[in-house]
Amino acid sequence: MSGTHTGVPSQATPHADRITGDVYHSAPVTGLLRRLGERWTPAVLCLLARRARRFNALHREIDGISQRMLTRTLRGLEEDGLVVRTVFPTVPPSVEYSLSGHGRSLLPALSALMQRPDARRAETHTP
Amino acid sequence: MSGTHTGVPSQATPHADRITGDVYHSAPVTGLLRRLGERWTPAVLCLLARRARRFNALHREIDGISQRMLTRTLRGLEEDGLVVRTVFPTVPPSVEYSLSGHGRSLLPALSALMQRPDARRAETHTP
DNA sequence: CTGAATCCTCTAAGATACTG
DNA sequence: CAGTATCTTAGAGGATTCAG
Repeated sequence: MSGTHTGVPSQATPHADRITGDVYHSAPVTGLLRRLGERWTPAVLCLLARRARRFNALHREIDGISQRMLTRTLRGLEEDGLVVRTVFPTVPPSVEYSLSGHGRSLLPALSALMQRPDARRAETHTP
Repeated sequence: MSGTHTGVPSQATPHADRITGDVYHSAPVTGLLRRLGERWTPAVLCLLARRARRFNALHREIDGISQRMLTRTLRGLEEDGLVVRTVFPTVPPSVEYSLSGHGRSLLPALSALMQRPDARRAETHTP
């Protein structure tokens, strides 16, 4: 693996071997994963995956979350286009949150990552 | 889209609507997502998905990562059983990192989440 | 070559309290 | 009901140096 290096890092592959920090810094790939990695995001998405809910319903059903963090989580998901916020001009006001089409499209992958294979043990190295 | 299946498909957990903070605090579900949400984890996994690599190879190919963060990221992935660390007792020592079976099993879901639908626009919610 | 050890910064997250 | 406004804390992330 030595001499064939032409000195040009040009990627022939669509998903180049070389991953620049820039790509991972600004690309939505990192953004979305970071969002999903936030403390309360999985809980909110799991609940909204079943049915749309109002703010207080989420607050009641997610044990331990503060109003502040629920708001921030929902705002973040809304910014990413995963959740839709619908305001009903009633008195008192009620706001309903639901998954967007995009959010819903992420559910299969998301639930796949939520399986718990308990595969903590290191496997034997297979060369 | 496979599945006319609305609502949440999976979640092997039998219990339903109520999600306790305890579950999401200690369960591997949150742990894994948090791991994937870390800054450099996607980059490392993407590279290791192609082939096993040595420490310095990763350090060179992931632009902007520091040695400290590469070490921490790899240690974390190792703890979660997603990455296998193999030490070759050479001089100087060389260490090879590769995806474990568990780590490899996560790739489809992971790449699904890495698609960028550019669906930032809030869809017209029709109340 | 592959890390570990320090030190520092920035922000996600938590705890209250207040409001249209 | 559905938030916002502050304040504080814990830890992720970064820069640099040292070591087996």
